[in-house]
Amino acid sequence: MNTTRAEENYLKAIYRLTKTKKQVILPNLIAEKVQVNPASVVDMIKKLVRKELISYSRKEGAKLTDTGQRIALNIVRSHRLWEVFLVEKLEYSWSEIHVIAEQLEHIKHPDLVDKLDSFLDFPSFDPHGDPIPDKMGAYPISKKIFLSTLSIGAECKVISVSDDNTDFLNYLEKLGISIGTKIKILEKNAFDDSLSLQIEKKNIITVSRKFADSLYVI
Amino acid sequence: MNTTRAEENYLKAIYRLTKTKKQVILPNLIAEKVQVNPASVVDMIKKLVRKELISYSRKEGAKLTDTGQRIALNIVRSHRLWEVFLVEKLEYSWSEIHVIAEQLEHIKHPDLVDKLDSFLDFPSFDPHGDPIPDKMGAYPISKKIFLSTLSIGAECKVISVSDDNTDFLNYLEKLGISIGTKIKILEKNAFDDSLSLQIEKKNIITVSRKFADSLYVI
DNA sequence: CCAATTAATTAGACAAGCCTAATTAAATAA
DNA sequence: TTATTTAATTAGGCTTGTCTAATTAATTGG
Ligand SMILES: [Mn+2]
Ligand SMILES: [Mn+2]
Ligand SMILES: [Mn+2]
Ligand SMILES: [Mn+2]
Repeated sequence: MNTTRAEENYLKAIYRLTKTKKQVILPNLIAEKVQVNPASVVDMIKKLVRKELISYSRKEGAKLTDTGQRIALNIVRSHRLWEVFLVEKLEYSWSEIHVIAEQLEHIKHPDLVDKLDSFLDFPSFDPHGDPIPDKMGAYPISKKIFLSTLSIGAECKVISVSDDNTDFLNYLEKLGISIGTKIKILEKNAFDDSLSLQIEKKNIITVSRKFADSLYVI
Repeated sequence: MNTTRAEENYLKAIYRLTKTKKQVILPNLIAEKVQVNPASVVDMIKKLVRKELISYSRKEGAKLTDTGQRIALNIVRSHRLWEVFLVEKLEYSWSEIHVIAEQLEHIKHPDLVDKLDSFLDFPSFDPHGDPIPDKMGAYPISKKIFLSTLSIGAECKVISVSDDNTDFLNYLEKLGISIGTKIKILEKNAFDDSLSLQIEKKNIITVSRKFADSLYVI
């Protein structure tokens, strides 16, 4: 199946939304993810239905077909492998890689992604802690949970982070938090659900509930 | 200056034509290089003139402005560095890399190309033997000549090869010729200008004048 | 159950890049 | 120097992916 860059971005968006949100995938939701007008999404939905990459109805929303799923999975795999490359080989920082991978994920050539995978020695997780599906589309397992689910006194390690919000990534970088950082829960404030955390047994910070709901730890 | 993929391909084409051909760069020539209809070239020429990336007149043909030249040079640099990456790190073969680099050369991010350059340890030539301009646009020097200019008995080493003709690259691969291969001129046939060559002191082959005019040696 | 709001869809437009089929200009050869 | 050929240009059209401004459904609060 021949897919354009735009089609691939929509397929990936639908795939990710299906994984994260537990709702029906409707135009508004996709529009927000792809950063595009809902009317444009309706156009693209028609095109993807025509190419049998998704099914769509007002009731069921957009759903990937097997082919669509396969393509989306390949893009995700490619994206995350390139992110590993950018951090480990080109020494990019955490927060810069997403936009570059957003372009690199669309480079097409037989074996390119597999060769990259092999060159990087088959990593299981990307620099944001997200799992990298293997050649067959199988995900490595990880038992990550939200920081917000831990109770006072618990210690944990940052394992994953939303890769598509630069503000969040920059904030983390400013706080000195990255994959592997050790965090201890000192206090939970009932008033606004904010948390006091100790970072790497050193500095103490206070973060919002929203923050704690965005950070995966183990 | 913000440039699209198509614009960059045209700028690169004009740049390469200016370097190789000693003629005025007119639509037909560009059309052939970019593999596009001459009418489309006329459209794009207008656009590039509007953006002040080239100048154009029927008499003078297309000429890169300073900005246009800078962009073209960066694309060439990016293309050749990615080719090195594909061969040295991903173990692609000689003849496969051009089409992939044709896509990779357009990936944009501050420092990406320089980081790649550094990761590859600042190579001077790409896998086809073509020089890689440095960050400032300066080319490394090489004193390559055409195989066809040598006389009988001469020995030489393959140093460079046209990277954009897959047929030629495949033919070379079949003959066991690549960068670094040693060649001795055994005979030159006045009748059709064909040459007898000995490859790596072993097998003897006969090649056409066109062939000998396409191979750079030292 | 109806009015108000929100979401999906349609209609119509536009930029980028390409094409084919005229048309015009230039070069060449008789 | 005129006729022929070749090359450049224009005219008009198409696809992809986007937009804004209607319009039509759905949902929901009163
Ligand atoms: Mn993308
Ligand atoms: Mn990521
Ligand atoms: Mn290209
Ligand atoms: Mn090359």
